[in-house]
Amino acid sequence: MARRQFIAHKAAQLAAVCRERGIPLTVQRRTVMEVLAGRADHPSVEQVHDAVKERIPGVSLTTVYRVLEVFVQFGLVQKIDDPGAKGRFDADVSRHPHARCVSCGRIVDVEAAELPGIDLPMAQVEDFTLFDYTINYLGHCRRCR
Amino acid sequence: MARRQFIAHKAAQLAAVCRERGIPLTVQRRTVMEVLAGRADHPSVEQVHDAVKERIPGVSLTTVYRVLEVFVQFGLVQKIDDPGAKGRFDADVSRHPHARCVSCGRIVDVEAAELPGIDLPMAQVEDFTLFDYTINYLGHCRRCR
DNA sequence: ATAATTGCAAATAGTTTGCACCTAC
DNA sequence: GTAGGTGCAAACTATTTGCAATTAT
Repeated sequence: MARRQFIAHKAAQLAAVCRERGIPLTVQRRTVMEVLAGRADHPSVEQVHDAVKERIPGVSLTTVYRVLEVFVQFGLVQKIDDPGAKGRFDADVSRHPHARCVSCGRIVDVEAAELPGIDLPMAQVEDFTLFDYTINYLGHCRRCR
Repeated sequence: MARRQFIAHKAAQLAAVCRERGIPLTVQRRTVMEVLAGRADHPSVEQVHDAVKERIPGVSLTTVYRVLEVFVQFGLVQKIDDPGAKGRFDADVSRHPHARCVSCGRIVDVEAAELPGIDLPMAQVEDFTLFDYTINYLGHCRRCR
């Protein structure tokens, strides 16, 4: 899906969720969603905040934290794995692998099409009921190579 | 491998690495390794610290942080993926999937034997040179179900 | 002997919370 | 009008750093 379309799609999804749940669709929520859907680099809260500030000069970092938390709760956004301390977010909630540069921490999507065999069987784990999985590739990006 | 054996194996590995690199094999390092190798629950730094304190009453949390960092650098231990803020550690550095309870955060190993098709192909990602991957299953553990 | 590690205290980074004011519905 | 959201400042949690004292080799 093209970026423009994806942004529109997520904006519509957000509007629908707000209507359904009866919660307000604020400028902050709309803008955070548009910013996050508009980029493929899985930004941290601070990076989202920086980008949102360009459109809403007074937004607080706190609000961005809260908005992203709500988005994750409603399944609109996923918080991705990162052994570093920072939370990183992805507006694409489909099951797809990520590749992380172990040197600079950059994270990019891996197209599922590039990965035959991506449909892992659900593992058997004693005492756990599993419903999903994530795959993370590790490597070095061009700049860090 | 049985737990006792695994602990001995990691202790020996640590001793070898210290000899090779010419760095001191301190009580703290030995104890942290024995504690971490002795448990399968992928503890946080604080949990390791608590356990180490029982054997070395005065250890500082700082030291545990530093020891674990050195272990990761030398490939003796891996820091595992966790979208939460805390660092979690695993003395088993072999490539094996983890299962995480999304409710309480408990993390357990998934036996590779239980998972046909675990050998994922290395993905093609533009501009990235990949050398490894991680797999994380998500679910609910018995207590949280 | 000496180079490295440790423990303490203080600093920093990331995130969360309480509360008064504001806004979408 | 009202429930819920937002911004600010302060609190908290996880982690890191500077430095003097200690320890492994």
